[in-house]
Amino acid sequence: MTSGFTEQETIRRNSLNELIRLGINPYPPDTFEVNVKAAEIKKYYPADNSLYQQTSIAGRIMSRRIMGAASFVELQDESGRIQLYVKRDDICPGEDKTLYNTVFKKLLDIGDIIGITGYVFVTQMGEITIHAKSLTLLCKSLRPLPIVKEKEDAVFDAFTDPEQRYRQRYLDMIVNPEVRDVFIKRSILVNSMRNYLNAKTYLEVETPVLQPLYGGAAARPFKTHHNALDMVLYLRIANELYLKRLIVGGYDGVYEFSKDFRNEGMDRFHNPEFTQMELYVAYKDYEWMMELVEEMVEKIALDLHGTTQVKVGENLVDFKRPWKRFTMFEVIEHFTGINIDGKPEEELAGIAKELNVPIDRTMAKGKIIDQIFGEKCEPFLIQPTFITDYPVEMSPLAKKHRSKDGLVERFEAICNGKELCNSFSELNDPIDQRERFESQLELGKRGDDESMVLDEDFLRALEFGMPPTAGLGIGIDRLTMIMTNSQSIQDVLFFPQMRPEKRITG
RNA sequence: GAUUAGCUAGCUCAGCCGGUAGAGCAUCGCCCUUUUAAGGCGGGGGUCCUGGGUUCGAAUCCCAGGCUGAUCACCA
Repeated sequence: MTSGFTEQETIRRNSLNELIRLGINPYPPDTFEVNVKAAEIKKYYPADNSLYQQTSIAGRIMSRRIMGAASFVELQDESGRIQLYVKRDDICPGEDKTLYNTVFKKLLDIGDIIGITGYVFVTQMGEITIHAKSLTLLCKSLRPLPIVKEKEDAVFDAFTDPEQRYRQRYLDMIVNPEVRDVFIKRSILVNSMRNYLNAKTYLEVETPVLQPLYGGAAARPFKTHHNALDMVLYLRIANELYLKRLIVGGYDGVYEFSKDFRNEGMDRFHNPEFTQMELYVAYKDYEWMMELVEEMVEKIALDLHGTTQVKVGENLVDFKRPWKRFTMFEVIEHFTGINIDGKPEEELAGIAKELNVPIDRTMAKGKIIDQIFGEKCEPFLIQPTFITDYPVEMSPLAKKHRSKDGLVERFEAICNGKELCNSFSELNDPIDQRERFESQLELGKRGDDESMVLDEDFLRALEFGMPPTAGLGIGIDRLTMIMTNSQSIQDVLFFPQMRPEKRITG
């Protein structure tokens, strides 16, 4: 009673000691030779029941139905579940029935990891089952698992509390196997993207996470301190400025899967750390990059689903090329009926008010336009759509438009009402770039705490000359959410950020 | 940060107008050699999120705090 253990934990610890007393190591060091996974048996056995007559399989006990001298066990491995038939006189062929009567029936529990050998058969109820010939304990579990039961399609006592699911993701994965599928899909997605980029012979690189100046995006950073250097460092909000230095250095195509950190609010679309893939390709422009994005994302959808059509909430999103394209002004006119082209700041502020779009004094022209777009257009763009040609004020790293005054060569792809990627013809004019940084400083003075800081070394790099370059940033978490029909970013991150738990019992 | 909902057994939840805490699964004991939400009989298990307050008496009412979800604001 003074142990602090619950009743069930105490019983399991007592069982553990009893196993040791019987000479059974509850955490054996030996390898256990696994020659088949549950899903494979279920897939191939029905067609050929001469298969799997000498199986060796390992996994976690998920349920037991004990009927005296014979029992059924649900075993779960990486691939899924399969039923075991454990008969006393088969796993204990001699006089000594301890392994069945005591070890299996009394000392093993749901959650323990076992290995068995045996042969596959089909029960009278028609269930593919492994008839166990031997049973080995591979790991004793000391805490009771949440018990989820199913009958046909109904689920009973589902483990659904989001707090527990995210804090104890391992439990979530054990009892909600579809969670593992999401992360398998995420891995396929990342591989698909990487394979696509490697096939184009772009170089995967790594650049600093700890940066003395944060840049490449409009966001508030995390700040930290390096003791030996006694200096402030920031966790990167983007890797853009470093990747462009690599283009200056002579690589023609570089990309990085980049963990970025932004010190801002959290909700179902935002985690303080998130993953972006950034790509920079020399001698290309944003028009070219749009085609790359279409081709790459279409391929990812095909690699994941075998089709370009993906169910996202109530919608069926189709990534088949070509995607629709609108300019920023066109799409705003489409949704509001107002052509804002060429309108000065004061007039834009009036239009925003008319449209009930909230704005404040710190917002300059570019930000007001972005705000109108964000309120009146973006949420309604469900099918993948390119929005092009953004105001220069909100794109300090993008090249001025070749023919449209006051705009830059930039696009975003919007899908399911959210930004999927951001891209531009990169600004490589060092004099223009310096002016842009300076006007960002002005915005900062005006109160915009996300305005960019001036990076002298980046300017110095540009002054040596960067070839015309197309750049892209694509949110991996967001893309995974869409591709797996997940409602929350927490569902596509193994360990979403949480406040500390007050205490962990035991 | 604001609003709002929730927090009771290992899990999922009930608990009315304040009166000493309940169910199913899990667990423990017994029975059961093709079951499948296995079944039958019997038992044990609680910091009712935390701290205050009101009251003879609080899981329940009041106040403060914690954590989580949802919505909003900032952002990808």
